[in-house]
Amino acid sequence: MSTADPHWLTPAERSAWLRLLAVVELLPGALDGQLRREASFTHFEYQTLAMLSENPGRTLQMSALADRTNATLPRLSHVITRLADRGLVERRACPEDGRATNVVLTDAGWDAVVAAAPGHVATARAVVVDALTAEQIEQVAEISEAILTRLDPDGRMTGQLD
Amino acid sequence: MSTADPHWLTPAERSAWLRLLAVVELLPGALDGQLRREASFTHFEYQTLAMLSENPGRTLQMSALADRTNATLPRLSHVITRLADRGLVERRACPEDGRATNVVLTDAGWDAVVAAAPGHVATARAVVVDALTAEQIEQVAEISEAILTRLDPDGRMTGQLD
DNA sequence: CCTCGTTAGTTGACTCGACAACTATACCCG
DNA sequence: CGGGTATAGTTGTCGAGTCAACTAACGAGG
Repeated sequence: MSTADPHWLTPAERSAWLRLLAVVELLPGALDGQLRREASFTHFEYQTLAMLSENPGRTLQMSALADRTNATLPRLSHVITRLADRGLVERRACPEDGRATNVVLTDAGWDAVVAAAPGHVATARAVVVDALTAEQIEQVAEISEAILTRLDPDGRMTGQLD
Repeated sequence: MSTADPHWLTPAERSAWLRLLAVVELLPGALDGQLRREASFTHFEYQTLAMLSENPGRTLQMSALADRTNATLPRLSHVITRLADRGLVERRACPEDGRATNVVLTDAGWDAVVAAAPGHVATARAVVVDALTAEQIEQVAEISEAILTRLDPDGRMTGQLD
């Protein structure tokens, strides 16, 4: 046949694939739900604040923050606008580069992350970490790494993961 | 301390968790992008049509279809409306239960899935399946299964996965 | 056989993310 | 040092998902 034969998934591959899709479909909702109920922000907002809180000076340039949160710049820009409206972060001009914007976590923002963190960690444990063996945790890291290499060949996101 | 000590993630757990979050964040976009470019529908629309196409009679009740696509009923209802507007599916009253709605894949819908399938499978391979060893595929299935048990304790979604 | 609670599905308002177009600064090169 | 290109970010519009409110039909109990 002229158009290449599409090399369908084997039953084992298909089963793994469908389950992975289910996880990818359901996990964000679960994380969002818990944080929304208990801390009134989305998982993405939490992750943004958390990455800032872990960085020296509680400051990060937009593009660096985008990398650490796996986000596009437009998306992050919108989110930062909302967080700034709520007084949790501030935009500052970057002294070294006039094009860049630095984002700083405010004291209120720090307090909000600190308050939300225990509940979030508990959810991460309840849904994923404590459901797996130590061996499986290691497998998750390796498998995710392999997939990320394909999803993000330039390794923009994966560089900072300690 | 009175509020339970939050039992932070170990470095290994944290690393695995962050990588998994990155996958969960990036994978949907990659799948959506490919299907949108090559077949002009979203991954969720594709999955909806695919599940219908694999069922005898190319028909499924709304709630059964929602389970198979890991979706809420409102979400599915909106999507079915759009797909019906494009002539890819039809809504039919269910004879046995007046409350229920059956969704039927039209011939045009069938043609659309058949046309989109090879490209989609190729993407699934490029991004996930071919990036992993057979052993890792098996691990994905087991790990996902364990997580789904926590995400969806009633097993609504996971029952139908062959 | 009528009422109450439950299940199935739809609809509308609101929020969030994607994409594209745009602005502004920095860097390179002749 | 003037012009062109690449980089950093912002903004507007539009499509898609969530939640809550609603309608309609089934089914169990008195």
